[in-house]
Amino acid sequence: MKIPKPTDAELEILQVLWEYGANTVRFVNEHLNEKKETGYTTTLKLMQIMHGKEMLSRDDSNRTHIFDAAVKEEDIQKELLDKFLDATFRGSASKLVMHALGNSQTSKEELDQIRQLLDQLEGGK
Amino acid sequence: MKIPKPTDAELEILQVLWEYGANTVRFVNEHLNEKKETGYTTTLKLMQIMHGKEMLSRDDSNRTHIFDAAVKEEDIQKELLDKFLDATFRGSASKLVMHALGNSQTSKEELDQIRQLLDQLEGGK
DNA sequence: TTTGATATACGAAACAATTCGTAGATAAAC
DNA sequence: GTTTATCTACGAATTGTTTCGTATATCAAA
Repeated sequence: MKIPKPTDAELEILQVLWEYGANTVRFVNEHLNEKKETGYTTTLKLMQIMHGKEMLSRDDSNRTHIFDAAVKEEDIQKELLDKFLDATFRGSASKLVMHALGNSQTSKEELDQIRQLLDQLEGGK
Repeated sequence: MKIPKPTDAELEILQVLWEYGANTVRFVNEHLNEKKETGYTTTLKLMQIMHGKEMLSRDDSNRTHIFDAAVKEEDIQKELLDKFLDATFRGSASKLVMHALGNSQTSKEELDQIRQLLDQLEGGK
C-alpha cells in the first residue's frame, strides 16, 4: 500500500479526525476555526480532495457525509518525520532529538520512557 | 531580529552553505545537482530572492558573487522544528523523539549524548 | 579584436496548494 | 407549500513556490 503525503492543510484536517474520530465537515471546520479562520467550503473542498486521494473514507449514506481518516497517524508521522529529518537536520536524528528535548517542557514520565527506549536500543549494540 | 522561514528549496541551499561555508552560485548549484537536476539560473534566482530576504549575505565586489548564509543553522532548525512538532505531533516532543530514535540507526556515542541530556533535564525536576 | 564561456538580472511561465463563489439538492421551520 | 438553512459539487481565482528563457555584461582564449 502506498502512503499519500498530506499537505499542511490536509494534515490539520487529519489531526482533527485522529483526535476526535469520524466526523462531519462542519465539525472539522469548526475545530480548524479555533486556530485560524477558514471558510466552510474551503474545508469541504479539501476533504473532498483528500477523499479522492483515499486519505479519508466517507460515509455518504446520509445527506450529511461522515468522514474519517483512512491513513494511520503513526504511518504518516513516520513518513513526514523521515523527510523532515533529512531536509532540516541532514539525517542526524540525535541532533533533532537534542533540539526537541531542549526546547520543550517534557514531563518526567515521558523522559523516563525515552530512557527506557535508549536502554533497549543500546542493549543491542 | 526576525527570523525568516525558508521554503524547501531555500533550505536546501542553506544546507550547502552551512556545510561548506561561503560559496558561489555555481558551487551550490553543482551540489544540488548531486541530488536533483536543477538549472543554474534556477539556483541563481533562488539565491537572489534569499539575499533579498536577508537570508543570505552577498559579496559582489567581484564579478562572481560569493554568498553566505546570514541565518544561524541552529536558529532555523529550532524554528522549523517547533512548527513541525506542532503540526505533526501536536506538540508532543516525546512522541517525536521516540519515533526519531526508533526509525534511524543512531550510534552509541550519540545515544550516550542524549542520555546525558536526559540526566541533566531530569536533574532539575 | 572576435569568439566562446560564464556571470548577473529579471520577467514570466509552470506548478502546486489553498480559498472562495455559486449552483443545485435536500431537509427543516414556518 | 413556501421560505430558510444547510448540505455537496465543482470551477475558477488567488497565492506561493519553483523553474526557466533571454538580455546583457565581463572575462579569457584564440
